[in-house]
Amino acid sequence: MTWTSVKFDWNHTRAFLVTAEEGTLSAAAKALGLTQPTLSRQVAALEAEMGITLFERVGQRLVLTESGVELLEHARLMGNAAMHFSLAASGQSQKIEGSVTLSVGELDAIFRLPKIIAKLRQEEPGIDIEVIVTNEPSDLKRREADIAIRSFRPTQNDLIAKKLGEETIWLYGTEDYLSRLPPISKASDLTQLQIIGFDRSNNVSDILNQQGWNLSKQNFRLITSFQMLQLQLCKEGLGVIFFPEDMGDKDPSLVRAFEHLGPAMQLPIWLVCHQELRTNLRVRRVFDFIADELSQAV
Amino acid sequence: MTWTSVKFDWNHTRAFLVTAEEGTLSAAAKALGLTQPTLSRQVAALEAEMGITLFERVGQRLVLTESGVELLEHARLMGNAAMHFSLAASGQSQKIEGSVTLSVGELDAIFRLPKIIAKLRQEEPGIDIEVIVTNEPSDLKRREADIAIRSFRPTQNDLIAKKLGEETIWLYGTEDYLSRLPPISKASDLTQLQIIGFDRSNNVSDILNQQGWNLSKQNFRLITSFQMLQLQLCKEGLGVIFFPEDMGDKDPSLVRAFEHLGPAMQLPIWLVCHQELRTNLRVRRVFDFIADELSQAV
DNA sequence: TTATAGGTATGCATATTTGTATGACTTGGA
DNA sequence: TCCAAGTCATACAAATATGCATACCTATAA
Repeated sequence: MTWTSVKFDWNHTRAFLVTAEEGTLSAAAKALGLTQPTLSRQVAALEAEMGITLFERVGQRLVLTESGVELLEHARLMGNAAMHFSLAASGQSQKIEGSVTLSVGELDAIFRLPKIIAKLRQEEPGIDIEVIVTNEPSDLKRREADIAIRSFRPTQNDLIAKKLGEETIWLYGTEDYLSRLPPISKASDLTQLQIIGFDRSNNVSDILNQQGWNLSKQNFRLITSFQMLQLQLCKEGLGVIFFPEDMGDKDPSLVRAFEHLGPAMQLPIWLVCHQELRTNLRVRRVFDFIADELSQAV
Repeated sequence: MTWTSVKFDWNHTRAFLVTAEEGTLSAAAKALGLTQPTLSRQVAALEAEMGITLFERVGQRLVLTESGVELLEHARLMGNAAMHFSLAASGQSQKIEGSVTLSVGELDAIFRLPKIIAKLRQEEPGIDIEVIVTNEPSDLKRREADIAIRSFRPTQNDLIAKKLGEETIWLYGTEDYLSRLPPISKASDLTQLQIIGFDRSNNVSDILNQQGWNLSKQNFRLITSFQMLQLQLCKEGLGVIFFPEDMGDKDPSLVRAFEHLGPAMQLPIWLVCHQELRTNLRVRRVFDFIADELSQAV
């Protein structure tokens, strides 16, 4: 078997692929954890070796040549195969050392995760933890993250999910703000109440209205998806927020609003992982650790 | 876009692929033009990075583990894409410097090619020539060679073929050997003649018998596909050989046998190339050069 | 059993690649 | 128009990879 046609530096092809997809050498370098001069030289080396101009240099941009476009298709196939190689390898890894990526929402990141991570780092110093803080679901199958904490059951099949429990959500506000409201004896008397909203959809108000609450758009005059800002606006006395019980009860500046009306809702807590949970020691270790700690925290 | 899963050394995967396919580190190293310690370290580095044992070391052998087998599939895909990348690039190359591989038969290699290559090296010092000497057809599509000289029209489509002319094949022998034969006045009187055969098939004798010759197995008591040995055996007076006119007439120790019976056959000379002839400067240059020189030589 | 050929692993020297620092240039916003 | 930020290319120093040499081991043939 002749291997002549694979005797080039495959890492140069990788450089070409990521540079073409990211659009600049600087971005590609960052993406690969290398430096811009290295990427520049790798692409140039590939051009020299193949005798082809892959990019035209147009001002600050690199523009693919026709030849570049043609070769990019093959480089993509190579990258795709490389990804599958890497994912398959990760799935079989016997190494405890290495990186695990968590995807969590804002509130988990700030109120629940610090203690958990501190303890994990103590017990497993060889494991690097990367945390992606997002209120959007991360694509575990594409390995944007290994493990996610979510408040909804996962919809992607091939994921492994464990329900850890449920968190209770109350409305919280400052004593000052609540004392300035007119008397409220039942859930339908909430016209003067300001709830600091998450988005413009009516999801939350619809759910609560089905429970006998009487909320309208007028109750949601302040809207931000950034939950820490919600919290600060609440502390400024501008309204109440939906907040998990274990977090709200620990904050001395907050009190439950309308406690006699009961909690606003219950949300499940799911810990989700891709299939590597079955085969990758490290991911299994982190998953189990978080499951234990989080079950106790809520 | 996250590139996490392509951030490993692709060249280590290449090392794994070629080692797995070749069976030993030494063979893989040779195939890639590297050294055995380098291959050993690259495979070991991949194993360490991925946390997977890819090969069991069994005596002198490397035996793929189960994990290794699984990953090999992905490595193959990567290698396949790499090959296509390389071939596509080669097809677009604007470089005159570089390597061109020729596939030629024994006699061409020894009698026709040296002068042609010497002249080509003079005119194009940047072009490296690799010559594969084989009497079997090389697979140009798989890039075992770029250009082939053949005495039969190519059957693979997608190849470009140019007929350069025809060579005339005579029987040649030494004067001494021929003088010891009984008188032969026509082609059917050849029972005492020994022809040093190429193989055990009856192809050549069938063709000649159709022309009125009368050859049987007894005429082919010495058989070797190694044409230079045929030539030496002939010079030892053990028989006659089929030999191209331009080569035989130049050798003072040989004379045409039974010249009055005419040549044994005419064989076409084709110069064949894969599709890169259209796009790759270097291959086009070598092809044209050889076409010119060879047309004049026969 | 011995000799030979062929294979892998490892230490050290050398060659190559990568990172740091910097300059030239472009782009977008004030 | 000017300034700040971002981009690419290049020189030099540092880090890493590779080749050479060697030791050790295995398999095979005599």
